[in-house]
Amino acid sequence: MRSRSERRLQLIDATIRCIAQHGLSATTMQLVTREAGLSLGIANLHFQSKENLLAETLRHVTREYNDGLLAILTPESGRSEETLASSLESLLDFQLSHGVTQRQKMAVWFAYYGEASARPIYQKICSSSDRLSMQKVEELFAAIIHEGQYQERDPRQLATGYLALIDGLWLSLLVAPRVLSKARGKDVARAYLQQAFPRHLS
Amino acid sequence: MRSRSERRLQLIDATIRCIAQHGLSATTMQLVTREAGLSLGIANLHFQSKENLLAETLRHVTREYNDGLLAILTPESGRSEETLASSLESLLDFQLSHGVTQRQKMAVWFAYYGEASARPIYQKICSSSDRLSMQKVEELFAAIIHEGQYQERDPRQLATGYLALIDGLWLSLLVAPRVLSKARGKDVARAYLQQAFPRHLS
DNA sequence: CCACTATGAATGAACGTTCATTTATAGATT
DNA sequence: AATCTATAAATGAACGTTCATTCATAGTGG
Repeated sequence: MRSRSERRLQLIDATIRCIAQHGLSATTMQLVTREAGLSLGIANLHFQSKENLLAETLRHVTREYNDGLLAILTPESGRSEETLASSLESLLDFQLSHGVTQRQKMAVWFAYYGEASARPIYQKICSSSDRLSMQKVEELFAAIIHEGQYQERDPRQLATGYLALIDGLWLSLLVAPRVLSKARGKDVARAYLQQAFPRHLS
Repeated sequence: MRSRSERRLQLIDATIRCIAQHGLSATTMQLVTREAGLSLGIANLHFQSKENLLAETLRHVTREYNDGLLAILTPESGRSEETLASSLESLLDFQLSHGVTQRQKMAVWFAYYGEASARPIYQKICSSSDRLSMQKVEELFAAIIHEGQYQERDPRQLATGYLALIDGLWLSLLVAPRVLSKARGKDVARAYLQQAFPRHLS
């Protein structure tokens, strides 16, 4: 017998694997609980309903990503050697890192996006995550524009474009990984940032 | 009584509206046939199975988009006043036009993308559509690079970035239309193209 | 009169959820 | 230490519902 939080994580992990392998619409309670190596009733015990399990799974994936982003984009007093240029590089590395761009995670992400327009709860979770990314990236870009004395650049517009570009690259990596490799995806994103901030990216 | 092709289109249109309103996973045969104002059994008569109806719906949306794209990006001998710059402008106009960016169409598009990683038939349709866009846009960019004597620009990389940017903007327009308006989305895409081909876009 | 189109009640499979029952754990009592 | 008790975790058969599909029947046009 395991604790509540352990079982919850175990079930969420199983849900992620099921969605990645079978899709959101073919993910059943049977499939999830079997994948977790547990009995059928256990998911309802810990999550009350399937709907809640799916929402919590989305929250989990979203939180994981946001935590990684915040670790990079939240200035800390302790890290003295940190520069804006290195933050930009870290952002790029993170968003196209192995952890973020593994098929499982991206498949889950877009499965929920696909249903978001019809399900308010998904829409809310997705859009509030997007808002956070937007805010943090815009702050970074604004600081870089100020430091680099870049003229006629709108941090919001650049951040909107950059984040849309990243989303689009993820989609390409998911649907046609043979056409676009991770390395080439990263080159494309890097090129965008170099055009925007040439003196902050080698 | 109507002809086969009329009924098929009627059912596909109803399917699009259902997916946009209820999501792919909540789209049932009852819902679709009722939306079309027809009886329950009619969809199986014309499409054999639900799976087939959904695949045909995706093909329909995809074909519609591709036809619009090809109309712009296929050079025709008759249109003498056509320039590369005007093609670029037309492309931008088209991809962020009302017809393409209406919620219904985008919702359908991303609903299928979300399930594509688990369903080979969706993946095939989506990726072959993507391949066509890629090829045509890359051709246009290559011609523009040649005409404008732009140095050190890779048409494939620029096309990859541009199409990813468009996808990402569509996703933003769908999930958070209040954060990003269509007009601002267009500005962002235009800025990307201006950076790439400054002498071809005012 | 025949072939095609259309209907919607009927069917059976699959689904989420429930709950009586069993199993495991920790603290209290002897 | 051993036993008992209380609480929570876990199970999976059973239930009611919903779904895609079928098909007997009816309608329609040539």
